[in-house]
Amino acid sequence: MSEHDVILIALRRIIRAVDIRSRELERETGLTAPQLVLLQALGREAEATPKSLSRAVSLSPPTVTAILDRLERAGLVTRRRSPRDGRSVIAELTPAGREAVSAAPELLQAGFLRAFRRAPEWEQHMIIAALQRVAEMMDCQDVDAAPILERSGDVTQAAGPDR
Amino acid sequence: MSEHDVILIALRRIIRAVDIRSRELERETGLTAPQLVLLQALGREAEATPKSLSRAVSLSPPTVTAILDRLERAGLVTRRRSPRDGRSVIAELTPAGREAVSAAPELLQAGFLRAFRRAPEWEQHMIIAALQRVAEMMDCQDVDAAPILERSGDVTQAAGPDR
DNA sequence: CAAAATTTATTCGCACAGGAATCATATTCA
DNA sequence: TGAATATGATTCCTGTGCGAATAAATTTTG
Repeated sequence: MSEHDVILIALRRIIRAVDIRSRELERETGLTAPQLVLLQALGREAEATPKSLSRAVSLSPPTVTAILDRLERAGLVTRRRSPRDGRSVIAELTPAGREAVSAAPELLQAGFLRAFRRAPEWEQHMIIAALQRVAEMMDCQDVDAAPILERSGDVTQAAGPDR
Repeated sequence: MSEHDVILIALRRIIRAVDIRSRELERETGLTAPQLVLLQALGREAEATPKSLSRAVSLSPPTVTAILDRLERAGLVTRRRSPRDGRSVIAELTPAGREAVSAAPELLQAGFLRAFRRAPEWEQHMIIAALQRVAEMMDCQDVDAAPILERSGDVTQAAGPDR
């Protein structure tokens, strides 16, 4: 079995685990992982538009629209047209949405977090560096797909200049 | 931003990149990554049933059924009832299916492979080790969710005894 | 042997996820 | 100014993914 197969299998396991955790979250809180991620992004960003959210959470605009639909239906988010630019839509948390954000549990599965915290520090750093490196290697080709969650201070020193 | 956020963001980028590569494959070959993975599993296993395939590729039975539907519609796979056990279904590659398997391109994106091969050997090892470690940490908790792609020899020695 | 429990595959409902197409609004430039 | 272009959001379509419910067959058990 080649290295590529090993990588592929590990990736499939990881993707599946993340998906399973998402369903677990849905049972616990009524919200899936993508919904919680978007909600958190909305909490950080004032005047968030589908476009900016799309960049912030690395999802396509149609996907963001679909998730916002559900969040709006659940009463956690409101949408209104921007007064400055009639094309844009501004999404905001409702009080219930803010409540949901602060009550949100960890998105990563408890088992992973436990194991991660138990690991020696060098291994934690190795894992983070490797994941960032893989992400970088994978979307280096579509140059415009790299934006990601820019916040005030760039805490992710190792990542280097995206975009 | 916490380490957890960094991990989560890297994972989302990776998941997105894998998904995008799957659509690229669809454009190139008419088959998505999960379809190709299933096709390859069918090539390895004689008398494959949805159940056995489900274990082999780490997908749920309903998902396998859905993918088999499309592969059958495309004329790459045939299904027939098992004569020994009327509950089971046996899926087999057609000649066209065998052809598709042997013509299948790399499932990982070219950009990633290029970057990976260019990386120094220590980094390649680090990446593989980290991905396997993360996969392991993530599905260690649901013990029964670990099956994974067992092939002749178990090359993923670190994973420990599944079920 | 017949009823109950189990196993296997499938259907159904839901939530992503993205590309293509569409519609409305802004911007550019001839 | 007015037409061409660009941008932003959404809709439509297809394809995963899974859990729950269902159907069909087999095995177990009373």
